[in-house]
Formats: sequence, C-alpha cells, structure tokens
Amino acid sequence: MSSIYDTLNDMQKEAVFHTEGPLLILAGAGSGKTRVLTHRVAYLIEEKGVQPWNIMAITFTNKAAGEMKERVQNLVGFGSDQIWVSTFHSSCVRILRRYIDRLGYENHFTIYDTDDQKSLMKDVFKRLNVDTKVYKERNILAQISKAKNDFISPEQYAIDNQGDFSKKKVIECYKLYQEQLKNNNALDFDDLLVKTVELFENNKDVLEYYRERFKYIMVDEYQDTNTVQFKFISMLAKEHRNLCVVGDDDQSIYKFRGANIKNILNFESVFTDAHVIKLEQNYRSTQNILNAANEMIKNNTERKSKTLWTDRGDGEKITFKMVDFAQQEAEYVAESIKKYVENGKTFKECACLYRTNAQSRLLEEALMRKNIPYKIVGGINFYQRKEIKDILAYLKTVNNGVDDLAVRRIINVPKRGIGAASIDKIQEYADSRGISFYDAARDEKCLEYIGRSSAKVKSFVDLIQVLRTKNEFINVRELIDEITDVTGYVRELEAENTDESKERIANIEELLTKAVDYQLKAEKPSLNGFLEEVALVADIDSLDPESDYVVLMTVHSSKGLEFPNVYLCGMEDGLFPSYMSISSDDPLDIEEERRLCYVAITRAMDNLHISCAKQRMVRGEIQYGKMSRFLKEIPLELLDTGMKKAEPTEKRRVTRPTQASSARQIINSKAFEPRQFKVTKLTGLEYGEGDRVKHIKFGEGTVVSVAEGGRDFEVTVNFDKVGVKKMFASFAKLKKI
DNA sequence: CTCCTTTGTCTTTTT
DNA sequence: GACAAAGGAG
Repeated sequence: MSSIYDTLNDMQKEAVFHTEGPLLILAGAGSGKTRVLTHRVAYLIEEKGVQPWNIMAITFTNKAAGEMKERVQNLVGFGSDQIWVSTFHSSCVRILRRYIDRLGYENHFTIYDTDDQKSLMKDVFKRLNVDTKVYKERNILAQISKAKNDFISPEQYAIDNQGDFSKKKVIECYKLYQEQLKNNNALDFDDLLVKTVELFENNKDVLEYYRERFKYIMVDEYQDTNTVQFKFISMLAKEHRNLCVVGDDDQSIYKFRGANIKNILNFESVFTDAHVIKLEQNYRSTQNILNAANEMIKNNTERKSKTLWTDRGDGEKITFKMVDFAQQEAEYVAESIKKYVENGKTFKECACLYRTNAQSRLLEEALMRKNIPYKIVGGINFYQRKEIKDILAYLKTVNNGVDDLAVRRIINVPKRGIGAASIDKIQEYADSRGISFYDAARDEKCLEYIGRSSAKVKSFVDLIQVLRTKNEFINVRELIDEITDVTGYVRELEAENTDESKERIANIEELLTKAVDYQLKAEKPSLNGFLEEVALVADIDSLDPESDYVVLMTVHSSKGLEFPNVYLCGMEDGLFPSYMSISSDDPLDIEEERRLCYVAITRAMDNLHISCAKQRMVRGEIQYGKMSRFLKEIPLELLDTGMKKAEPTEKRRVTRPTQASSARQIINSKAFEPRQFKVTKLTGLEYGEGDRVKHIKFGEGTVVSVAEGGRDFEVTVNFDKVGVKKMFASFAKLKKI
C-alpha cells in the first residue's frame, strides 16, 4: 500500500516517525527539511491521533510560515487551521495580546520598528544629556538589543556592568528607554520575546496553559535562534519534551542579531536524551554546485561535519567572471539573464544575490536598461517609507493615544504651523504632570501655556477626536481615506506633481489595497490587528511566486529560497567577506561570512554565476578589490572562467565524494526534463481533470486540475461538501468513480 | 515657523 | 553618493 511517506528517503522517514522526545534534525541545504516538517505534522495527526491544536510550528519568516501552512493543509486537509504555524514574533504577539496586562501594559500595545526605536532613543539622549558626538543611537540600541536577546533586564545589566565606566551611559539609557517604551505602551521587536518569557516566569497559570496546549513543538531554522527564543521554546517544551528542532549549523548567519550558534551545537548536551538525525542528501543542486559549497565550508572549524551529495549529476560548471568596473559586472549579469530567457526560460528562475543592499542599484539600472522585469527585496521596506509611516502614525494615534512617538511625528504633518518650540512646551507640560503627550495637548491649561499657536494644536486634537469617533463605525480602509482626505495629505502631494510625489501617492494607494486585503482575510478585522500585521511583515514575505521577475536581494534574505539560475555578485575581499570581518580580531567572524557564502552557493539549483569587479564605488570612494578569498577555496576544476583553458581531461578529476554512478546520473538528469516527467507521471494517475473522484474524508468531488509538484502530483478537487482543496496525489488516495 | 544650504555619517547583514 | 541633522536667512 502506498502512502505519502513513501516519497521520503530513509533519513527523512526516521525524522518523521520519531515523534516522542527531543529530536535534532541536522538538515543540510536543500535536503527537504520543509517536507520533513510538514509530513511530520501530518504523521502526528493522521497516525498518532494528535489533536491539531496541540501542535506548534515556529518558522523564521511569515513567508515560510505561510508556505508551511499551505503544505500542511494539502497533506492533512482537516483541522490544519488549528495548528499554530507562525514566527517567533507573531506567536509572542498573540500570547501578549491576551495576557500582557499582567505585566502592567495595556493589551493594545504598539510595536516599534527600528526607526521608531531610533527616534525614541534620540529622545532618551535628550533627556539624559547624552553627548551625541560620543554615543550613537544605533550603537547603544545594539548593546541594549544584545542584552535583551540574552534575557538581561535593565536592573541585571546595571549589576553586571557595575564597575565598567564605559557602560555607565548604556545602563542609564537602557533603563530610561525601557521606561519610555512602557509609557508609550509600546514594545520593540526584542521585547516581544522578552516580555513573553517574563510573562511565563511570573504567571505559572499562563505557562501551564500553553504547556498543555503545545504538546508537540517544532522549530525551523533552529541555528538562528537566540537565547530568549531558546528560553521561550524550552519553557514551553519542558513538560512534554516533544521538541523537534531543524537546522543547519553551516547556515547560521544571524550572529549579529543575537543568534546563538551554541543552541544547535549544544542541543545534545542540554537535552541529553536527544535523538539526532542528519539529512545530507540534497534534492536541489547539481553535484558541481554542492562540491563547491562543501569544499569551501570545510575551512570552518566550528561545525558539525556534514557532506552534501546528490544523485542529480555534475551539471554545468560554475561560471566565474572578473571585470574591471562594477558597472560592467551588472551589465554582464543583465546580458546573461537576457540570454538565459531567450533560451526559453523565465525571469523568475533567476536571482541576483549580493552582500550589501547598496549593490542593488547598479544591477537595477542594468536590468532596467535591458527591459528585464525585476523585484528588489529588502533595502527600504515598504512600511519604512515616509508617507506610509505618516499614515500609520495617524492610525496609531487614533488607536493608542499614549504612543507619544506617533503623535509627535504627525502633529505637524502636513504642516500646520506647530513648530519645535510648541512641541517642546507640550512635552514639558506632559512630563511635569506625568501624562502622555497627547493628553497634554488636549489639556486646556497646556494650551494656555503654549500661547500663540495653541489654536493650531487645538484643531489638531479636534481632528484626532473626530477620527477616533469615526473609527467606531468605519473599517481601516475608510479610516485611511478619511485621514488622507481630512488632512489634505494626498491633495498636497497631488499639487506637488513631481515623479516623487506621484510615487508617494501610489504607495498610499497600495497601503489602501493592503488594508482591503486585511479586511477580507482577517477573522476579526480591527485597527489594532491591522497595525500588528503591518509591524511584523518582512519584505521577503511579499515575494509572489506567480509573477515573472528577476529577484534581487542580499544573501541573508535568500536563506530558505532556491532558484535555478543564481548570480552571486561582488565577490571581492572587503565586500564579501566584509571588511569588518577581515579586520576583526575574532577569527570566528570570518567563519560566519563563510557560512553566508555557503548559503549563497547552495541557493542555486542548476546554474551558478560568480562575478567580481576590480574597481567599484563604495560610499563615494573608489575601492580596489581583490578576488574574494572564498573563491580560492573552490576547486578550480569546478569553475568555468570563460577562458577556455580548462582541458577536457580535467573534467574527470572533479572531486566527487559520493558514490553516485555515472549511469544513475544519466537516468536522473533525464528525469528532470519537464516533458518526460509529465508523461511518466501522468500515466500513474487513474483520474484527470474533470473526473469525479471520492476522498475518504471529504467525500465526492470533481477534479479541477492536476499539477506536478516536486516528486508528487498536486491535485485540486472541488468537493461537493467542503469546497476546493489542494492535495498530494499519493496521500489523498482519491478513487475515480 | 519654514525653507534652504551646508555639514557629517554611514554600510554588513534584519524579525 | 545619499541622507539626515544642524545652522542660517527670510
């Protein structure tokens, strides 16, 4: 009898069937870990009788969560919406919305992004008379973030760094920063985790509740978890101990954000009875690409040994191109993509990866010149744009009157003649009374105190009050319309009539679309819910698999993705690896860069192009770069430098650590041609489009479409009773009737 | 109070 | 080279 689990290899099966107790899955790049996770969820529900709501799966991005949800849905069908599949951050928000009042916050708290944090810190600096020549907001925030990621409170931080004079200011700032956050009823990203763990520590009943609820916990990208995140999941898993973590120590690339690689390296010593499974078979890339990745990553000392192999065959060599100027590199990439597509391929198969966001500009220009559709991920996020932040600040003000940051942002946007002097006076009044900025602005006595421009402040307050009243009756989209209309925000932009202002209007319109989307999607739409969703999206979440465009992004953003045709640009010493890591006295910094490079290489399925430029502009200065040291770690036989000097005999000397016989390679390489794939597979199904079929759970229905996906068929069926469902053919066990 | 010019800083990566 | 902060003129 066949089942969905037949399509898994032995190691994957072992991981899926091992359901009880701690489990560490070391999953190399492209080894099908998402398949393992989704099948494991299916197995728990279908075979072990676990209730869907007893399962929690944590991913890193919303995109990964969404994909996982969908794939689980296809496998399980029933009750899958009861499983918690979400990111660390949104899980925490969900918990905090319910219980944060126990920590003295209000449940409709706002979430501060990096820009908000900076503004708040600026304010803290002002209050503490911090010399901005000596201290930088970013730097202090980084230190605070580090403390938070290690779950160190301001009080503890003060004790730990008592004698350290250089930390004196940081201690003060951390304390006041945290107080201000609370006054504004706001949490920053790190707080979401910290406050949840705090909540668990101080409220045993809450912890008990979630422990009972999440009997089975799975964590994806485990190598990138930090100490608080580890605390969060280990607290939850303590009772039932069914904690399954999936990760790859070679892909740990978020140390700068507090990720603790020890979480994965020491998993077995913390959970002494942990079962460990290695997934080393790669289903994504050609052997040439894997060899390059393997050879390079070997140079790292801190890792669990692991060698990826595939039975896909050697494939194409990796092309390497060195040019004189960075512009030529971009030109070369664009030209190569153009040729690639002319050969019957698509744009969306291509991705350009780079170390820093700044590199995107040249590529963008080159692609534009050649009329190649593209999308840039990262850089300036949609929600970081001025006009969007302004509108959101209005929404926040309407939603949460104590978010001083939001109120101060918009009190004079668009210009109302309320200047810095008036704002300072209101703030002064608010501080002396211990009330919020907005409440001060509403106060009659405060208006008297301001003097001249008090009428303008009054009309601003009236405006907000009207919006608040209206908010009771209208939805988010209508509220945004109301705001842009009544403030004249859009009208002002229209009058400007420049390219820039037109783009801003378009962005506001896009925000409206997003509000409508939210309205339709959310179970219980609310202003608060909208703001929350908006705060937690990452740029990568917006990647649309349907649209045909080249994707441009940093290597960091590319983690977890795969593309048939990958361009790795700017492979120069000082850029990749970064100058910071080269000049660092910690040799482990360069290892992190090497892992990053490993991630980059392993994104490629069929073709990998590496390029570098001898000269490029960085920060308005010309930099002369040498070829990246990482490139020299790739065996020369794997590279095609385009100089035709490689003799054919060299081909056979390619290191091949696997047993894959050449006969098998030929068979397999053929199997990857789409046409053949279709023919062999289609004959295996007894039903097709339009046929009536029967499903064990869903009853009878009509087949809408059959699509090939991975190693299986994805069948879409419109069931008479439950509607349209997507599922895998081998699992659905549909019977033709 | 606002607009314009000058000055300084930043660049590694982001939920 | 871009962008924000600061300073100066109207």
